[in-house]
Amino acid sequence: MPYRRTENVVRRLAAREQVILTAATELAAEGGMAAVQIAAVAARAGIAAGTVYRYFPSKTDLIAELVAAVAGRELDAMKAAGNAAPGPMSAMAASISTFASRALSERKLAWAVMGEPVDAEVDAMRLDFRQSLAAELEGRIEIAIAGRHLPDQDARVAAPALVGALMEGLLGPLAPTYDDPGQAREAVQTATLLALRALGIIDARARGLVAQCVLP
Amino acid sequence: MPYRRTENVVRRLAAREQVILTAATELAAEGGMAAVQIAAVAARAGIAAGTVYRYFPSKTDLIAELVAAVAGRELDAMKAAGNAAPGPMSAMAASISTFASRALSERKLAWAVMGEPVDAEVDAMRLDFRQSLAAELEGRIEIAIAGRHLPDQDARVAAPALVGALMEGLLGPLAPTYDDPGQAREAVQTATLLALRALGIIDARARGLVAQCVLP
DNA sequence: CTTTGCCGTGAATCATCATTCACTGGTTAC
DNA sequence: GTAACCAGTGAATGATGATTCACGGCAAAG
Repeated sequence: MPYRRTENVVRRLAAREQVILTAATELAAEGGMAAVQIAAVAARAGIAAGTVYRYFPSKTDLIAELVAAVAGRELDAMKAAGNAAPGPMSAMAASISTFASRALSERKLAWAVMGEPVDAEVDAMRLDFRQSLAAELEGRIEIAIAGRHLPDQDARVAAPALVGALMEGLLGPLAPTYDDPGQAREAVQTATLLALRALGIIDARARGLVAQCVLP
Repeated sequence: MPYRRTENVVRRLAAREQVILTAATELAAEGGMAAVQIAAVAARAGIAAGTVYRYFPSKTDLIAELVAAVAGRELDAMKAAGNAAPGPMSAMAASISTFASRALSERKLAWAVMGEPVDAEVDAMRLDFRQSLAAELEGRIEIAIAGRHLPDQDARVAAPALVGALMEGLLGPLAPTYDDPGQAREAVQTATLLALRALGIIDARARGLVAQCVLP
């Protein structure tokens, strides 16, 4: 009988894969995507550089999984927040503010996963994330338009535009830095308000929706 | 008497510098910043790679001048459009739609100069452009707020957010591609409208402002 | 206990580009 | 005409990082 992987070995391998992924994510959160270098990841994971390649065929694949993991988590949170809301307009507000708030709480990681400059290969993965994000918004925008809650408009432009606005307004290098949580919270509200108004919701109404959002 | 540059030589040198800059700009417009490689620039300019270094101390400097040239042109156009408008609100609309329209007409170059992933060194230059862009908007937003034309808000978040919205909504990879000029024109109006509403202008009013903008 | 297969290693290799430099050839000054 | 100067050249060099691979050793099978 040939060599077979013991239960134990399987577990150890899976655990190590997680360690690598965690190391990469931490590096991204601390120093952006540029800091995610194989040698650095290996060092932080406490293994040799070559070992990383036993688990991931290439750096691109490693980053793809990193992005997918973060993206999946964020999208789920965003959808959940939207679905828990009582109506389509609150859902919109909840979705947006949840995304904004969570992104700002891990600002560097969020920027690394969404916007920060990296090479083209890696960029393709991140595109998926922005794509999904935009798709999620687009769906809600279209529902709201159909329900006459929003003025008629091209959701295919509006959705990416909102993603861009949130990214640049909160995460990008042009955005102010927020030292205390209160400021950050306020920035999230400002950005959410701006996004809702962008869709055509009257300022006063938008403020009401934002006020109802429960932020962590 | 030591060697001195003849009028003729000076002209030739200046011309060659322009040729290099033009070659670099064309490459960026065709293939993004990644295509701006010294060897490629030299080849297109019809000179040797080493010669580029007679004119620019480093690739970063070359790109800095490239970005500065494009940015200067765009900012001027934007300011001029704003200043030519009759009031602060039309100025806002004119500024935004001018930027959007011009950017979309040279989409790849605009994206290369503003948003496309590149290395950190180069990114610093592009930051200046986004910064100036945001500053220009920020000024107009603050004037409008002071004049009670816009609801009170943090212009320091709003301005970068608008830049991001225009970038992602019109230029980025998520934005649709526009084959005929009519579609593009419509997208510019959609994006401008969205930006104006984001600032708190009522939909109907915003539509009026957009309609008054004369687009090329 | 021995054989066998696979994991882990990390130094060496590759690839990609920016940057340099010793040399060639045309221009300038006299 | 010719000596002094540069501009132009492009192959060689350097730097950065991803990727490979031959080898050492532990775990599994019998």
